[in-house]
Amino acid sequence: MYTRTVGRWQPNARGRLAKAALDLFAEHGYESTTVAEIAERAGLTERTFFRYFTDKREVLFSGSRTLTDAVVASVGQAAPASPPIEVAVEALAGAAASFHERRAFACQRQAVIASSPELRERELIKLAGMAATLADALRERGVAEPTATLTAEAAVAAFKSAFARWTEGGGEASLPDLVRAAADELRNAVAR
Amino acid sequence: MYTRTVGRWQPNARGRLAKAALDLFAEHGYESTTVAEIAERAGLTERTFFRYFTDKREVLFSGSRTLTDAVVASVGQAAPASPPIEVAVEALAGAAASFHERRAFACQRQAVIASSPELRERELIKLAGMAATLADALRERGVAEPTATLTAEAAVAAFKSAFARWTEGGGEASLPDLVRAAADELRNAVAR
DNA sequence: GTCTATAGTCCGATAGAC
DNA sequence: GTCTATCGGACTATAGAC
Repeated sequence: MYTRTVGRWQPNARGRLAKAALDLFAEHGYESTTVAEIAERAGLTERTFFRYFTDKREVLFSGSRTLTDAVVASVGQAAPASPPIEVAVEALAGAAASFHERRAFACQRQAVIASSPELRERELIKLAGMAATLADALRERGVAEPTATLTAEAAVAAFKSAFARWTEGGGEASLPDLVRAAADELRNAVAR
Repeated sequence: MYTRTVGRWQPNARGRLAKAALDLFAEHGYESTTVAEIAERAGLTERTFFRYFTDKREVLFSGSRTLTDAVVASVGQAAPASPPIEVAVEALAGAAASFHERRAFACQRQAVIASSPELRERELIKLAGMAATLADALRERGVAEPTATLTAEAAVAAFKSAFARWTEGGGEASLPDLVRAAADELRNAVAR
């Protein structure tokens, strides 16, 4: 199936696979959708799917790298005197701003993830990876262990809580504000 | 293959499978061990393995249910006036005491889990499940959302940090003490 | 692009305990 | 007879090897 475009193939194979996958997962469920079906809808073969994504789950998590990169960049730019927890929370809140224009997509994706334990596992390891990378960035700033790891985990926990409220609610509050509010609630929760 | 024991089969098929699996994973690695090999070492068949464990990863996580049950029981017995974070941390510290006599096993198991991303995913979802159950128990005590969830997440984060130190170190400090120390460090880390 | 191993499911058979 | 734990074989999809 060729087109009148520049190349021999339709452009953006990766994006087409990701969109086909999300739509099919939403329509028929994650488990009952095969990789062959995803590839077919994207006009590609099963083999090509596995060239872009290491496994079936990964097709929903391409963006997690971008988010983590934004967080690390933000930590690098923070004022040297800022306390680690503020640096971490502001980095996540800043990165969270990009979700604003993709709210419908984010909600659909989250509903799919919530429907499958396998996808929940993958989501958790992506968030754990983000926390580990954030902890690395804090150590770069001279924060010692175990403070760096605990600070990063706390900030990511606040992000998770905020994200859940943002997708469940009507979207009145912005995600960055919800992240900051969740961080305050976490602080109160652990305070003596 | 019959024995002179009471029944037709060797007893404790589940435990035999779990032990065979851990040993084989430690010897040859998780990925290059097949379910057929595990079953064979336990004197059973592949089919029987899947009667006890829903998938290959699950064979390492039978104990997580027991741990979660102990945590919930401890929350139920806590003094009504105790602040939620203390209830949660003490529940985890109390449950952590049972690890003392199984330190060698816990370390071997943890080394295997650390060696495989698939197993790391499963570990994370088990811990997330424990956090969710702990949050339920806190809500039973009248703790409102999002405090219940954030408190539970914070306590489990402290547990994770403490457990890492306990397995890495020589075991001088007890796990319950490390959990309490990690909780204090977390409190300091998020304080203004 | 083809081939293959493994995970995981389904249905049924079997052999003892009660 | 019923119940329970095991085994056997056929089957699909994922995922990696060639």
